[in-house]
Amino acid sequence: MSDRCNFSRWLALEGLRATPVRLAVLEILGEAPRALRAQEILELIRARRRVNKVTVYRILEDFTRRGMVRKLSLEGRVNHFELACEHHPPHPHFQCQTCREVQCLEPVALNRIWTELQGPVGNRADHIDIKVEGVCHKCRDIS
Amino acid sequence: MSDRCNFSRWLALEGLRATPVRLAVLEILGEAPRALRAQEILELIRARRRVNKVTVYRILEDFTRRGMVRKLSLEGRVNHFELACEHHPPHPHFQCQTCREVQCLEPVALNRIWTELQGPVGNRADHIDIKVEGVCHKCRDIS
DNA sequence: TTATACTTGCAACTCAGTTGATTTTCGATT
DNA sequence: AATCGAAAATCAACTGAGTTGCAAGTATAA
Repeated sequence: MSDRCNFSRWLALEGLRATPVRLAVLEILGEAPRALRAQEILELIRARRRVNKVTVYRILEDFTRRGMVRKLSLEGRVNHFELACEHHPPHPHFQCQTCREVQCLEPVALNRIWTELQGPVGNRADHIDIKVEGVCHKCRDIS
Repeated sequence: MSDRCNFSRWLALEGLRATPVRLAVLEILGEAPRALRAQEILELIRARRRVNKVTVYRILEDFTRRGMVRKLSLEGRVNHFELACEHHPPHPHFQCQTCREVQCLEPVALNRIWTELQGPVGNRADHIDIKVEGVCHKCRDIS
């Protein structure tokens, strides 16, 4: 999605060592055309090198806490992850009910509805997740 | 949230028997001021009667499939549920990052951004979930 | 009453994610 | 180059929400 990022530099800026697993996570997320499940990330790293799942989970958790990665709670028990670099701003997601795949949609302007979405006075809204559910064009073609 | 529903009649319309557990699930969701986790629903039913968790999970799953209840994937591995009766139309939710509690927000008009949210031509969007994350007024008062 | 389908319960399971303790690796210092 | 300490990765065992298969109970119709 964005090869324009210098991942080693990004890690250095965060005060993190550019270890092979951290770089692999960032590269895989950077190349992915859609949000990936932790399981998928793990398998893609394993195609290159031996790695323990705990390591990947801990890295993803750390990146999420630092805001380098966004964790999406799209369905049930599986989290999806995507890069949160400057080239990949927040945007809505589409999830197909049939194949469960996740597409990234274009960012939308929420200015108009933003104040409505704050809720009761005193709430502080930090960010908004929009998820669209339906059936994707691929699955519609088949049936 | 809506005591105006006649739950027995609703179940009859769905061709379901008005069993004590089914009624309890509907009543609890009907009285809740916010979306509840399956665990919470289970505990609230157990305050009245002995019940197995599998029964509650199956009922929630069945109600969700029938569109009587909405299942919300707000975070990680826990699902939240809310009544999907005529008095409780779809609406955005606010989740506090501190206390993790879920508030229901007022429905918003999405007409203007609806077409943008469909995604690639051929996708069929069925419904939209909007989740706002931040810190609620209660938690802000404390800190 | 009996046959039937529907509903609930129980025990065991699944599986994504987590925990804690141990080992390895890396970069700095001697 | 050897050593030391912190950061990073590993391993095994665990957690817990949700699921499965099957047995037992209960309502409805014939």
